[in-house]
Amino acid sequence: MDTEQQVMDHFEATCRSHGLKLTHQRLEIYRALLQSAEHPSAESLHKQLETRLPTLSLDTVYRTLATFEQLGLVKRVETMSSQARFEAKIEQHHHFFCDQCRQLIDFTWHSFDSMGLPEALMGVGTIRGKNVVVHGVCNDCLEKKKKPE
Amino acid sequence: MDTEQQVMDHFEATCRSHGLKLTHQRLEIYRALLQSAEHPSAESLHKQLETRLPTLSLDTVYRTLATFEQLGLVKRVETMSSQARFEAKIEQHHHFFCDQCRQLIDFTWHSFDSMGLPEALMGVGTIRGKNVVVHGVCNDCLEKKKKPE
DNA sequence: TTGGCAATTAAGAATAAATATTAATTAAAA
DNA sequence: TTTTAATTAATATTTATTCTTAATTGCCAA
Ligand SMILES: [Mn+2]
Ligand SMILES: [Mn+2]
Ligand SMILES: [Zn+2]
Ligand SMILES: [Zn+2]
Repeated sequence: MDTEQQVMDHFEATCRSHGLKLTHQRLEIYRALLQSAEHPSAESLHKQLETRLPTLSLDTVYRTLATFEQLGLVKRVETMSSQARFEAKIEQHHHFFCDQCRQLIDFTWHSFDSMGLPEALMGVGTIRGKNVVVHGVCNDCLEKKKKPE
Repeated sequence: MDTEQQVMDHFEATCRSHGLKLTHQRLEIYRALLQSAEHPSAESLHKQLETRLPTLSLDTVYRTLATFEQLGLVKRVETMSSQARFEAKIEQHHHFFCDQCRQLIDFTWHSFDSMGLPEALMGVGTIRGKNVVVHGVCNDCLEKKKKPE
């Protein structure tokens, strides 16, 4: 359990160690995200911040979030691209998503399926389904990296 | 394990029972999705089908997939909206996603986290993370439905 | 403390996915 | 054959995201 100050120190240190300038925009965007529990979109962060930073551009929010993501300072809560993808396989199953080629590989996991949900979820609402998304780099992509061409 | 024929029969029965006409386009789109393991996008389905159905419009593919989704004939492989969302909470945790208000609620699930991955996944590639997405309708939305206004 | 300059940002244009609108055409089902 | 739902085509709109360019700014070194 880190204090607010420690988290900000770590933020600063991470930026510095990657040669990133500590701009007002970066600080405010990170702080806003830290204080939020609602997993905001770039748009909504921008909207929220524009009273404090009236000149902040939406592009900067997107760019900054992408930078932070690379540094591991923030996470993108998304399992895949923005393009919706479909399947006719309607039996319960899960997906491995290759971060590189965006390929989806099905897998089944019966011991997960039959597992009860954690108490943490009791009382959030009606549950309609649960799914696992495992992500990483698929074999095809690993091969390609080894011998390029 | 259903045979191809049984699956198509179920498709036909589902369409019929909802008063939907069994059009050439619907059949082809469903068949293409059935035979594909790559979780195609609407765009790529359209591209794939346009040799066989040169007049098929992209609009029809989108419309048809949406219809099929409502009937439970196909699934949209997506855990959330197409809008990316972010968080600064980088500790391992999972999400409850409200299908109605798109709210995300964090939860932790240590017994899942410490669980090994299923054998089905051995050999797919390098694994970088695993996450659960539980979806349903949150309490706020359930309340609103009870007493609208 | 003050330039100098690369990094960063702002502003707006561009792109891409998805959806909507309309009217004309096609084809499934009774 | 007739009715009616569905599809098409053409066009427009919306929304998310990225690109381009020029101006600005953080930071380092003099
Ligand atoms: Mn699948
Ligand atoms: Mn979260
Ligand atoms: Zn891959
Ligand atoms: Zn809700």
